[in-house]
Amino acid sequence: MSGEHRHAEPDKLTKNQALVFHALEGSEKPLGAYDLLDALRGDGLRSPLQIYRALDKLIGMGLVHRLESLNAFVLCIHCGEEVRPDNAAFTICTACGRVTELNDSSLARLLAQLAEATGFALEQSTVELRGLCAACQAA
Amino acid sequence: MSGEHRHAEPDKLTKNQALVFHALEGSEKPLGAYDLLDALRGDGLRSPLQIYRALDKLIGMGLVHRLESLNAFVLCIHCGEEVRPDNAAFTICTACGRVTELNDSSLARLLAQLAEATGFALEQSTVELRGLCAACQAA
DNA sequence: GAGACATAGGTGATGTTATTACATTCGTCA
DNA sequence: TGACGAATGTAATAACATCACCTATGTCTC
Ligand SMILES: [Zn+2]
Ligand SMILES: [Zn+2]
Ligand SMILES: [Zn+2]
Ligand SMILES: [Zn+2]
Repeated sequence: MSGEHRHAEPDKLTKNQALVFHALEGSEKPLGAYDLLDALRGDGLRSPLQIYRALDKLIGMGLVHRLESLNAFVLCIHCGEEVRPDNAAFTICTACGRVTELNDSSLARLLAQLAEATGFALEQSTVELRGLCAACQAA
Repeated sequence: MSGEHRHAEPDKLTKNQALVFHALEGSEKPLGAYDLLDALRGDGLRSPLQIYRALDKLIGMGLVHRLESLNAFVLCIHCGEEVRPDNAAFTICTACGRVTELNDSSLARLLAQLAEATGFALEQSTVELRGLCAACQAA
């Protein structure tokens, strides 16, 4: 799998990228592209493409993750750090909708090993776990 | 995580379920719902909902898997067996589009363990690996 | 067989997510 | 200044998924 993301400081984002970044930063839960669009209409954004372009860049920098099973986006929990791991997995609570990012190196190793065993050149992995978070089990 | 799928023989499918099942069976690559619809118009299917309903049932029986990162569907490689594991992971070749199902118990254990460590009650997991299959690396 | 129930099917309209195509603007550097 | 690449703006459209409503079919009971 490819290496970590380096040196993509959130300071030198473009206007649209910064708008999307801060909208995600302010959200407890993942946001869809059209949620972001609605949230940012007041800032002058009008078209889905403006959101998707910003998201693509932010994802490329490793600042944002896409959750495939939700068609939604979250900030990387390492986005303030110099070097960000690229082995993220996520738990997604089906009751409250909250998402938690995990970065487990033994999982990354196991996936790499599984891929290698079948001759597959792994570039990127998607791991999304659905269930109930601790809080929602108690409730 | 929940248990395996049992006793869902492909023989007692309804007409629409059987049509979708056999369309997937005949495909090397995953098919989208609208691909299936186009393939089955000649058999009298006209609306997306007919496809989605059949897919939902087939997925419930463990005969079909949904690939979240492709919005597409594949037959389970264990669909001829009595008991089907529910710990599937997939490799997806970004060059040729072919998908391979893996069922690795140590991966399932590790995911269960990761979830448990954070108090998360795991119900279902999505693992999709992107990269190049052996054939496409050679080419 | 009539009635009740659960599962499956048919159809049109609508909702949600993502991309294409094309023109314009901005930043950087020679 | 002019050239170039990156980013932006906008409209239209494509791709994926569900809602609402109604009909048909099978099964079980009386
Ligand atoms: Zn991250
Ligand atoms: Zn929860
Ligand atoms: Zn399977
Ligand atoms: Zn390939």
